[in-house]
Amino acid sequence: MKYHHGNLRSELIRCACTLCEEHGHDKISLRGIAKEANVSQTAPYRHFETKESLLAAVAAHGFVEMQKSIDKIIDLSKTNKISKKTLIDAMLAYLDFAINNNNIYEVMFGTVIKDFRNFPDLHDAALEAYSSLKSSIKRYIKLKNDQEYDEKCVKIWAFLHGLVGLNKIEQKLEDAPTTDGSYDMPIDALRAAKNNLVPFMNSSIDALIKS
Amino acid sequence: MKYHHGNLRSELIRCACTLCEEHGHDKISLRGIAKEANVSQTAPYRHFETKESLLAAVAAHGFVEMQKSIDKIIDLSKTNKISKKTLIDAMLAYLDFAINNNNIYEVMFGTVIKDFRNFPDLHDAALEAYSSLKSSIKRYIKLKNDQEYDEKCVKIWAFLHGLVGLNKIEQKLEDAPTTDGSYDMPIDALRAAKNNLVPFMNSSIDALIKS
DNA sequence: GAATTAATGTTTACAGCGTAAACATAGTAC
DNA sequence: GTACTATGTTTACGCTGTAAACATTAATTC
Repeated sequence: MKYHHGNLRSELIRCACTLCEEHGHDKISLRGIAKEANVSQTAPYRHFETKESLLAAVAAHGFVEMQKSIDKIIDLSKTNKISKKTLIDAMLAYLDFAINNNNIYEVMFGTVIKDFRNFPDLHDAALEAYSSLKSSIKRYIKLKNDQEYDEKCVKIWAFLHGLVGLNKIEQKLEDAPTTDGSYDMPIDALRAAKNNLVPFMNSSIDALIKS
Repeated sequence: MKYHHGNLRSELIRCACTLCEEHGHDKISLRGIAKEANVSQTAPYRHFETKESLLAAVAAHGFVEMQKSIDKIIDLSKTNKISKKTLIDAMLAYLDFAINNNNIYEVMFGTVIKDFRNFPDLHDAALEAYSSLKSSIKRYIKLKNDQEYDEKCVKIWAFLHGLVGLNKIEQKLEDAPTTDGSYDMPIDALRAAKNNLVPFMNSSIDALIKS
């Protein structure tokens, strides 16, 4: 094995992503990541100032990947109109990514990274994600001005982000019989929404855009 | 100072709440909490099996307090109809609590506590919070069946929870000039929503309930 | 091409963490 | 009063993030 790894930086990000998604950001250590990459426990410090900055790279990678999966639905290089189905599909792609990459989504949007300004790559990736959401709404419906688009964006983004959060909560309450023997109502409600996700999303997004 | 504290359990919860809200759950230690309560670093283990279970008590306390502040708006012991303004005020109370107790809200809804079933008090408090949201919607509008109420509940809860999440994101992007010198669009969008919160909420909640 | 320097790795060390185990003291039941 | 239980302290262990000193390889300068 050669002393110099060659591309340890990207290898560390890759290992961090894998371990993070598998165990959650709060259950992984720099030492564990280093071991996974077959380097000494302090080798990461030649590429990342702190654990936080490695996780920032994970988050940035997450934003890029999320963008990609949404871009498969809505070609961001174009500007033509999109159908309602396409818009909803894009929102579903957002949810899909968030749920299939739960622990990375947590790093992207959680409290791990306190200030994006310290990590320009991450900052830019996050901004791009927002602007693509906005442009997809622009291509779906004609509104008065930019502020109105921003308003709808915030509403829809909040809704999507909230659904992801509730999905996590569902896992915590999973199949828990309550003290009186009956089953959790919020669980049932959340499951009902998931089992009818497309109409659920259709009605919600439509309502929010027109609100 | 007497050897036996008398009510160390509740004192620990109190200290944990204070420290947690001040520094965030990931920046506080059991040892720090113990020191704040003027006991040895392992004293908490006579009352809490793990750090997680102390934080679960913090979360449960949070749910109860949140409920209280919403109950000030909607008297949960009653069942009469409530106005739209009252409903919106309750939603605003939710947001208020979440934002003024940001770090505790994080413990309530974040990934710290993995399974509520291990903490019956917390589990019950969370269920009660949901059922009070549901009953407040029931008192606002007449719908066909329970499932429909559940659907609206999930939509509104997701929206509220998402707004809280976006508020955290705003803090991370705070006043960050982008690489091209312009300012963040999502920041502006989020601030615009906050500066016009009542109409913003009015239109959104209404749209979701009727969706 | 050899010498110097910069980049990137390893080893060692330290303080703080969660928590287990052994021990000490105070309150309770008989 | 004596035994028992609840609740505290002390000590100890392995893991963590990370700083500092050292080693090796790659890049740059002459």
